[in-house]
Amino acid sequence: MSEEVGGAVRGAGDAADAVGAVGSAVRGAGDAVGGAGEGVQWLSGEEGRAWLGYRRMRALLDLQLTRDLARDSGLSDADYDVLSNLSESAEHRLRLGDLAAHMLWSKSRLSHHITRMGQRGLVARRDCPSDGRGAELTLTDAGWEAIKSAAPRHVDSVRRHFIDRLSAEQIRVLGELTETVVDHLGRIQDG
Amino acid sequence: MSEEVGGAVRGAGDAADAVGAVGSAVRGAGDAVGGAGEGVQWLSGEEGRAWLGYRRMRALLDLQLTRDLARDSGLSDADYDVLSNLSESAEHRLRLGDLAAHMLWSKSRLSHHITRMGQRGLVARRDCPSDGRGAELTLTDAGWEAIKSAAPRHVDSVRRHFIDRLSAEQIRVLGELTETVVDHLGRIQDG
DNA sequence: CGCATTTCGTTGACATGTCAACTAACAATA
DNA sequence: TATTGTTAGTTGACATGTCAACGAAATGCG
Repeated sequence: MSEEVGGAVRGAGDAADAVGAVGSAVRGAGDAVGGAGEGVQWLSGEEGRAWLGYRRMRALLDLQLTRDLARDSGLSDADYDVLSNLSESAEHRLRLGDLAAHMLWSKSRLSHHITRMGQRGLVARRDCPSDGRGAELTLTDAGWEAIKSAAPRHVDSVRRHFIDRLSAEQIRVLGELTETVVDHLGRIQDG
Repeated sequence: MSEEVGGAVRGAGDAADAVGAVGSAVRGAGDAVGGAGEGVQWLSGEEGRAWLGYRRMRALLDLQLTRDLARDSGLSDADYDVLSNLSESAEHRLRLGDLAAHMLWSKSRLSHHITRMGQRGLVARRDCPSDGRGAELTLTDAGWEAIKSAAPRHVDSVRRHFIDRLSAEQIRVLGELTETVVDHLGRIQDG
């Protein structure tokens, strides 16, 4: 018997195969693993299916949406998120720190990224009136046109490849489930 | 009324606010957007909740699991996936192209990455016996020890932050739902 | 006020991923 | 076999993200 971690290979041709092994080594062969693997609660069949499915969906969906967005609008995901958040903010302007926190980006990442977006004319930095250290990011006219044109196509893409594939019940459960996990992870950051 | 894309801001303090606006500009204010936005089917309340929730969970979960994995095992997600797939393959060896395709990575990315992992002694390249152009990747002893020790801790982390937060029903629906989307996206690649 | 501490954002060095050009070997065919 | 096209993988240039060090301004407190 060949050694393996998280083997638990199920019959060929079943759903697990279609899902593939991205993010594997989480479904265990019980006590097949010696040493450090003792007493580990590997994922069960349904759990493994959900976890691997999530991982694979995530990878495939990312590739597809990124491809669509670049082709349709010439924007990266990161570009889109920055423009989208700016477009939804009051007066199309945001403090850098607030934007970074909201997007879960480091300040450094945001700073580098908006430098590049600034060179393309999509956004502009401004000194912050209320805080001498700070800076605000604003949407340029070109940035506004870009997000206004990109958003409908992006929603189409999200619908075609994701939302419209799901039943109302699946969407309801997904919303409920993600909220639960987001709440949990949010508490970790704080506490 | 200030211009915005995908506004549809709902009452402050409700679930949408907790989720935040990562990946926004998908819930529309109907005909509030002029020009290119006409006739777009923006996401409904439940749809927006699911989509934004998915986006935010994805971001937070990624941060947490990456942090845990680095702290507990000194590996990146990419390292873990490579080692995991190798450990599950017959004789701990895989053709580079096969591995890249399975992980949905470019060959280039894999080539660069295993060069770095090779320098750390986790994997080794070999000439492929059956194809003179090809190469195989193999797990070194150190790589085997690394994944054997990392896997249980990683499963713990996945359980703590994700799987164990969900009900059996939520897990069932998630597995079903991701399989649907994966099937759809798989057909796109081929067709 | 004067001084230490914290916060805001930038910067440069480095790690990682992408893209296109490239070499070598296989495959198909005349 | 010689030619042509295809496939496997590598490489270097460049784009992007991370990390720690930094300067400047705000804040806290004697």
